[in-house]
Amino acid sequence: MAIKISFKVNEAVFLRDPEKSELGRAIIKNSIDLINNLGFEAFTFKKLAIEMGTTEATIYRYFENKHRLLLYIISWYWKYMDFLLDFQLQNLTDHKVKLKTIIKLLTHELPISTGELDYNIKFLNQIVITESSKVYLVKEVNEINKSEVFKPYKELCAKIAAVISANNKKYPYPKSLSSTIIEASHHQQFFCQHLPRLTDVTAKNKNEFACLFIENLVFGVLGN
Amino acid sequence: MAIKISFKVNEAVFLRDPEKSELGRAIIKNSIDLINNLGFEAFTFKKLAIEMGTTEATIYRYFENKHRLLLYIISWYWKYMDFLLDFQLQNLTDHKVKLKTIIKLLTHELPISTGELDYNIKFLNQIVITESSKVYLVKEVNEINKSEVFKPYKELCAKIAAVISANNKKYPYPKSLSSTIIEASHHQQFFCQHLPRLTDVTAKNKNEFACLFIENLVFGVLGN
DNA sequence: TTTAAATAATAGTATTACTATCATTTTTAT
DNA sequence: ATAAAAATGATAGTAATACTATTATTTAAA
Repeated sequence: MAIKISFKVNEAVFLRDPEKSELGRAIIKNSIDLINNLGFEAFTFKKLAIEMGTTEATIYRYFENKHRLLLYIISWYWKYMDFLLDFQLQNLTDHKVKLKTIIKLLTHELPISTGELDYNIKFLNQIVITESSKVYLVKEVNEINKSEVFKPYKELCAKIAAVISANNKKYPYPKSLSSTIIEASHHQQFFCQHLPRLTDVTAKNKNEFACLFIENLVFGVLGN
Repeated sequence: MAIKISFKVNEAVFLRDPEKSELGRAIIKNSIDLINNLGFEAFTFKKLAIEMGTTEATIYRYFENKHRLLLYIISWYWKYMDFLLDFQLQNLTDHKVKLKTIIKLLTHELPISTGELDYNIKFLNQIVITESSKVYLVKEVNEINKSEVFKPYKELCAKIAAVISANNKKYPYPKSLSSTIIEASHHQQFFCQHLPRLTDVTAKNKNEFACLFIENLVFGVLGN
């Protein structure tokens, strides 16, 4: 029996909860496909509506605008990552192994095997790499932050920071190192794909590169 | 006698070179002010035209669209940073001091004293922190990259990478570390300002935090 | 089985992201 | 100094975007 995975995203992100209806889930599923296809800038509610055979008005009943929709998708990813982390770290006792597991999760395509998922996880992964920083790199960040919608990111960051601290109790910047490796995972993957001269990637280690670099970085600062 | 600073930005970025006319320079100056004010998403050529008492059509004669204008501003910053780096590293012999100088440059407001500048350097700094990644985090990145407009970023990255290598000849990821500290400098400054729980910033070290963190990170991996 | 809620269909508005045209001013070349 | 060329201003126009509003119809809940 397959387990359907779902996460509660902060209510401030949506107008109507997309998890609670067939149509809502279809909006998310099709958004992931379409944003991956067009890029966030060219993605519109109109195109989405046409793609899934519904109307713009219907989508506006779920989300205030496309930025909120992206925020929903990225929040969902943060929650999913948090869940995967709990799942994969369970039973591990060695802190170094824990940290390596985290880095592997951050720098590779998400594992799909953990349960039945509505969404295309490869596309989601690509969207996270390319679009995730756009949810907070906006003028209204302080306003948005008040409604606690960035909590999943902060929690994920804190969870990783705790493992960092467990590896080296004296290290003074666990949270900054945590947010840095999250962001660097995305950046280095993006650069490997599109601007390889900003990295040291080689033809051979393309898939492993971000992981190798981040591991070396983290255990370098923490001392191994 | 004050020296007017100007840099040649790749011709593919603009339609008409803004450095070569009063109006062109006014477009850049006002864009920096307005993007800082409104954020890049809300910034439009119409608003810019009204702000500076000209017409939309005129601005379209200089730039294809607002993304290109941002690319121009960010390219200009990369070139300026490259220049500052050459200037400040000149006469330094100790590689560790060199690297510290670089990190200080990346994590602080740009020095203004180096020459006469048309542009508001505080605003430019803020724009770089918040908007710079938007120039490459787009669907068309491969197309754009073909015209070599990201060269200034790559050159800056390579220059810093060389100093990293000089600090530790055996370190295997100089370019990735370089791009990571550039990006992390921006991110950590942004997080300090808006999402401090993603960092370890304190009330006391607000202005120094990003610098302290990056220094610790870099000399941690490279071994000091 | 009535009522409420959700969706579809349609229309409409202000703004954005441009392109085009032509008159006027400024610059450059002779 | 003057003609030609280039840059700018003024104006208009178009397709797409980012919404809001209204009403009819379908679906779900009491």
